[in-house]
Amino acid sequence: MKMTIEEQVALIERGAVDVISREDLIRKLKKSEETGVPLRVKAGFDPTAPDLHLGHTVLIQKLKHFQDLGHDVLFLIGDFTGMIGDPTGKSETRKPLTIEDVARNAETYKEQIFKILDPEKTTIMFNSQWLGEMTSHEFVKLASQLTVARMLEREDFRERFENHRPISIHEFLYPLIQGYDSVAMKADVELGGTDQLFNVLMGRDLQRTWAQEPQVVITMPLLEGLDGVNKMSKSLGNYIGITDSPDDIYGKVLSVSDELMFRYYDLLSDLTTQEIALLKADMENGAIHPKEVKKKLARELTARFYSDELAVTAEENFERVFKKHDTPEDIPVTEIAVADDSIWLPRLLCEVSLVKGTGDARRMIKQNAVSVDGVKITDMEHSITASGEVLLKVGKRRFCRVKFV
RNA sequence: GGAGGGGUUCCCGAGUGGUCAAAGGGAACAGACUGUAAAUCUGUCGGCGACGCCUUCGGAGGUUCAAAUCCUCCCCCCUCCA
Repeated sequence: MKMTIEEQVALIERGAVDVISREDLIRKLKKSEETGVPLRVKAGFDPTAPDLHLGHTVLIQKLKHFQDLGHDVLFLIGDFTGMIGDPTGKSETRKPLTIEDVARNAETYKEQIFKILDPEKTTIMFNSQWLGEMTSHEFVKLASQLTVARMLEREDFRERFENHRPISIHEFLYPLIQGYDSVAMKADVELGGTDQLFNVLMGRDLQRTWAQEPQVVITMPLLEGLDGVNKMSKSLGNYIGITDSPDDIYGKVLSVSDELMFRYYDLLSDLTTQEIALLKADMENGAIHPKEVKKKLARELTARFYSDELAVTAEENFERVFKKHDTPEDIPVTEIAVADDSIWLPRLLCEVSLVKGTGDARRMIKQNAVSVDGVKITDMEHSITASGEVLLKVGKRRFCRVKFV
């Protein structure tokens, strides 16, 4: 199935916020088609966060589109910057990563991205390869390419500067380094989140300086996290990890707000924009219940990282637990040895990590959130006879089956 | 190098000698209501077998019966001047 250039551009532009510039993109696509040389499509990732979540997949799906069109993906792991230590804001200085850390994280990346990307058309690169060999002279030359005023055009720098918040010098170096990566990699296209616009544009400037044809820049929207407000991030804990269990992916998708659901449809679903618009219309005129629309999305996303079968199982589990207030199919069994023949309930909850501490446990009991074998416990002094098995439940979705040994 | 402002609990932010485990807001968690949605209401929100005890207000000392609050030194951030 051969796509016309127009069709290719349409696929690439789907969901993208900026494409700079379209003309460059068309020219590069044509040239690639004529010469048979695939485009080099770059995307950079932080070596410190190997747990990918749906937010990352917005970008990775776009990389996949390029692969589907026959191009090569250059998956850049920013180990050089990672080894210096991330400067971002006031989050206390991260400890620099060791070479071993980076190597391990890279492996984890591979396992995850190849759930989506084609390994045959993907090259993993590390920027320490070229940055580590740079001389001070070359580095100063690089730094001379940009003025402070220009740097302060960047939103977050300006914002911090105006609000008298600290900016370290080396933070200024980051856009330069990222831009230089494009030079070293001879990138034809670079993808990034909208927050990366300044940095990826830097690549175009620097490539011109190094007499290369500037890369096409494509930015993708940042996916909001489960709270619907902040961007999805691991540190905020509002994410759906692509290595989360099928039950978790399914359940988390179903917990997002209706409004956010369509955001997820737009950015994550493989449905066409028309199909999505139709779903939305049907929901608004009452032809279909919002929950059904959400279930459809949950199934699609669960299946993407696992399989159709596991998505169905996840749905069944979900219905069982939350609709019929039953317990899930496979609750982890924790074996525990107790010295006496009974154990104080808060202590037990603590032992199996259902709560943070006995204080937390007391709180949960007081708030009517704890049940043992399906019976609500309200007595803080309650003890459990230490024999056989008991089913503990805290809150709506924390379960544990305890076996006394 | 000089002058001034600031560092409080997960985050923002009050608090300037005892009534401070520290107002208020946000986040989070639990309960009610639901579609485990949103919104709303209620409660919890440093640790502890717990009407008491222990550890917190950048760090280290000191004054005091008593310190987040006062003093000394140090670290860090910001502003203006050079």
